[in-house]
Amino acid sequence: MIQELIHNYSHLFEKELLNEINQVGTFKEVPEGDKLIEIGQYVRSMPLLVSGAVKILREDNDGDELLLYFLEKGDTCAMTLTCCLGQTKSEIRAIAETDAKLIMIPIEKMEEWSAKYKSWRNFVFESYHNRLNELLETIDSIAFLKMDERLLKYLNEKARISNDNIINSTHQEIAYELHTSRVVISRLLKKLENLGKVELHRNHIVLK
Amino acid sequence: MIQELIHNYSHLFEKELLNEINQVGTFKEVPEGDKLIEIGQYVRSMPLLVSGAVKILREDNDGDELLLYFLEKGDTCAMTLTCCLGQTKSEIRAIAETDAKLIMIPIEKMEEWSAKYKSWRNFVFESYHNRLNELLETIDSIAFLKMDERLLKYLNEKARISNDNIINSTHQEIAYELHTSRVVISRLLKKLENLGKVELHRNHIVLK
DNA sequence: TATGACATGTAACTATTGTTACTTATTGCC
DNA sequence: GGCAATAAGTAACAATAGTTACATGTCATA
Repeated sequence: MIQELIHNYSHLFEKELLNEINQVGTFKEVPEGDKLIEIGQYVRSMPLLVSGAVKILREDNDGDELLLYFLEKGDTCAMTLTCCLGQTKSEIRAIAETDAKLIMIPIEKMEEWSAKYKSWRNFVFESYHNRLNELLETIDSIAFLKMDERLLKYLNEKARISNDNIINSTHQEIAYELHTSRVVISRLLKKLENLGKVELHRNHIVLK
Repeated sequence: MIQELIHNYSHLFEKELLNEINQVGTFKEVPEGDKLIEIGQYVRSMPLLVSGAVKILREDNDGDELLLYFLEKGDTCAMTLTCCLGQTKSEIRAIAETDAKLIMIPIEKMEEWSAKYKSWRNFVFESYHNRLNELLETIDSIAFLKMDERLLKYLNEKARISNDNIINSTHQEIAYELHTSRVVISRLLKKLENLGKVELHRNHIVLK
């Protein structure tokens, strides 16, 4: 684990903290699609993302979903942070967007390290900051953009996350994440195709 | 200032920290409507809200607004926290919703107290937690509710905040905060009145 | 290759929200 | 009182998004 840790976090944490993480953290590999956190669940360890991407989802009363944002290498889940500290239930669902590697930190360490390491405090604060800003971005999209703009933004984000301009999603899957219907997505995608912005295929979309 | 401080924060902070706050904090009274923080502005002190309410707003590219949430007694602005720490610009606007009393803490103390006082760390973490949850609530409203439901929720929130079932807003003002048009609000309010849920008057609305 | 499951295309319609335009109060102020 | 500014009511229409229904295409596999 130590090499993954050093590669991704050595610029953030001092040596001593890296050693502690290496001692108490557990390494975890998860395949794409695996559920990391479920809504209503108590969280007992905090994930540091080493590689891959994780999507964070919110659910409405009918059980339908909405994508909030993606976590990437070097990120951690701010929701988890507070769940750990406050012993409250998760408000969100986390699913591996791609195959991912994580280091899981036991929650007992959170408080200890916050007192002991300035770099850890800064990391936690910065995580919160980033997550708040991501939620603001999400709010901007939902409140200020029309569905076709949201769709295009979503496709770009997916492409960026997977580092590939081919998006392996069905229209139905996209509709779920944007909290709309498959027909709406098909319609707007067709429009985007006519505008020359995408190329539509069965099970995948090419961003141009 | 010390009595306001003790009254609102003595259950959160230890005596020593309360003393420090009393020494370095400055007391501030702001009238309703006063702007506390502007978008793009650097923030040099952190507010602890002692009484009254503050509304937090987001702006779109056309300069139109959207209400994110309200801060109340005992709250602090999580956005400000990170702005202080990271020396980044504010992403939001803060305006006194009612007359309000604040204690302003110089940002230099943030880091110091985070190392020194567990209660301060917990306060900061909890603030982040609350703000994240409030943003999630906001997202739920925007993404999952129809405008009439959002309107009713907004009116209830306003009534709760001011502790008064009379809401002193014009349709135009409500429209701004919900990021829609005056005509839409007038239409929906009239519907709510026909359903017996509100009473409409010039410049104010009575929640029933 | 026949079949069923899944993915997509599309028409037709409804519902919701946004826009424009105009009217009718209400209020403060000269 | 007369006037201007502001607030609110409402009709008519446009734009966007959601829904239903059905047709067609693709693919794995029995």
